[in-house]
Amino acid sequence: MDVTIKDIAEVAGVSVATVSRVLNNKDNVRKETKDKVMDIAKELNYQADFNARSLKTNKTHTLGLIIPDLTNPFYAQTSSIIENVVHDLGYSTIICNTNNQPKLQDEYINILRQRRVDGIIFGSARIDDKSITDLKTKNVPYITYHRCLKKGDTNYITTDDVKGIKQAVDYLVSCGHKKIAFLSGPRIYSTSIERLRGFLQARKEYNLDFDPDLIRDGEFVEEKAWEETQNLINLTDPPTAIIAANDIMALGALDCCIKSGLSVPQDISIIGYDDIYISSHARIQLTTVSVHPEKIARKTAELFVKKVLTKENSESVQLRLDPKLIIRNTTA
Amino acid sequence: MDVTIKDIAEVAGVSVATVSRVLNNKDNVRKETKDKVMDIAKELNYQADFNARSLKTNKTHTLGLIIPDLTNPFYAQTSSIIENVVHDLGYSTIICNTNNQPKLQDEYINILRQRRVDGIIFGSARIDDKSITDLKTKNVPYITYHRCLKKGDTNYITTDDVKGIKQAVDYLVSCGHKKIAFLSGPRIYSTSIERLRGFLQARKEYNLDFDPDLIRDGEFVEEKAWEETQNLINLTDPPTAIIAANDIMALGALDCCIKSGLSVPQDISIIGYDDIYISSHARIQLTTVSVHPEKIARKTAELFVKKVLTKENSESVQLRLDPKLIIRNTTA
DNA sequence: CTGAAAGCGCTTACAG
DNA sequence: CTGAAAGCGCTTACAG
Repeated sequence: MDVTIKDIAEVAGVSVATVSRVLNNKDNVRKETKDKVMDIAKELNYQADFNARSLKTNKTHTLGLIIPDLTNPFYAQTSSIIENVVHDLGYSTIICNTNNQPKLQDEYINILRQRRVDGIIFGSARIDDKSITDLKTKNVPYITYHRCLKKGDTNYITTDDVKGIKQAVDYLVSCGHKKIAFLSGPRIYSTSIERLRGFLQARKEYNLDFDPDLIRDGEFVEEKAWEETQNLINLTDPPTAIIAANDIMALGALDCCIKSGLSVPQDISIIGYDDIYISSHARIQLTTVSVHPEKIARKTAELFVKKVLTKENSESVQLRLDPKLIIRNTTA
Repeated sequence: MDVTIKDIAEVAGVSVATVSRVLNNKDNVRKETKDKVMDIAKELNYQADFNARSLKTNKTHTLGLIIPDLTNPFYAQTSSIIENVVHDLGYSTIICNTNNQPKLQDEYINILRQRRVDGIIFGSARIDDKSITDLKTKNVPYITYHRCLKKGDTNYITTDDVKGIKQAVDYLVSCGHKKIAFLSGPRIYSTSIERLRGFLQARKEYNLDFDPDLIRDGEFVEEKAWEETQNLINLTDPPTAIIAANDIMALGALDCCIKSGLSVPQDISIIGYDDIYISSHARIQLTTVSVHPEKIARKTAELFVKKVLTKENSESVQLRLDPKLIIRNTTA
């Protein structure tokens, strides 16, 4: 059906080897035959079969991108940037949406291996993710961004979350808050763990209220955060401020407070984390800690392709970027 | 490097043909040898090479998904659903983000053809999209969702946007509005054209203010909508309500009104279109016309794979779903 | 500068 | 029920 190099070779009266050479822009071919072949290829509207090529070259120029939830604006934004950047570098990306299910992640990893992708970018890494570390023995290059593995020699680009939460607490304390609640994420992600650690450290440092009821698991999910905020509000001695470990949860907390008749920030302060785009909207104006999604995505894509994927001397990349508190109008 | 069927054949003491048969679960093979081969495949941790397989079968079980902007929550949500649904049906999806650039779309179409995808799903179709209709002569199946081509025998799933805008105007008129502005999208998309047409029809029907200044091109972009809203507000005789042709622009309009000191809906009403998830947030509460993103995405994925991609008798699918006005708190 | 040949990892008639 | 062989569309030493 599709036209092949054999078709071109016939029309041009040369061998397929020669056609292949000009198509791959090798230098050892006469300009005259080169032009002829090129013209014919264009005329026949030839489209090389990348899969056939991969069979010989062992390179698919395809990357897997595994993320936990494309519906989360943070991952939508970073996925979008990663796709665009690696495209400019000559790679296609197969996107895989795990919906936060480890089983689905394993399934996707297998599929990506069967498709012989040149490497995998993970936004979905758990702290003890054996499926990912196993990749090392199987020789498939990978990098994790945002969420990362426990430690060691794997590639990652993430944010100094302890520092980020510290900034949030600093600010709330400077506003006079003493009873601060914390909405955490699942303890299986580095981001949740680090952010919680940052909170615990800061709480100790400032000698804030130690009430265990103030720390709640919002699971990084808007609805769950909503419920837990409800619980927080209903406490006999409720907090005056809530720090949510991501913006999605902060949005849930905000929604809950408003629907419960509270004014934000007059009655209660709310701080998020990530700085997704909607947080800056005039009707939201969420105070949050920015992890610079665009920068993190761009760096992940570029460094993975340019440093890790280079066959000869694959360098390791390990980066921990500085977060930045962005003060808007949900805090006082 | 990777283990192949040849490796398995050697260990099992059978031919590669037999190995291939059991791996593909053909029936004509003795249970005994079948079990042996399976055991060995598992033991060696065999992962079939999908690309090599495609070379023979002419099926890649890969789909291209071309969308205009993954950062737009509508496309993030629908892409996420499409990816998950086709995955369950045995397909991987290569995602392509055109950033609304026709040139990039053409580039992506070529790449997808070179990768021999089994079909392409377009969320980015322009009304006169020759690159897409050309696909018919090249025998690559496709479907467009949301935005669709001019008409004819191509596959699409979209919404009755004339009806949707009609509902919005009906409601505003019932609230007493007579001077209604309209923020349109680029006239190259069916969605923009239909929504504008719906507005013009309704305006005529109700004999509303015909001032041409009231219709402005927000380009489906939040920032552009922000500027045009500013222009609208500054009119000597400003509108009392704004209909935005998508939620993104409505969000921009809302942001602009608030920052300009107006109260919504007390001073001005705003209606969006699409019903992206953030529109329902307590701080947003955007009145909008829902196109049922989840339903449209699910149907697109299912019908494309089950109807269009079946080799024998590919059926055409053409669907125009009914929209629904969702009244929240940006209108009065 | 060019061609014949081998081979990448599979599948599938054909023959037995 | 199984194997030998051809072939999918390419690339790349090897030889000239």
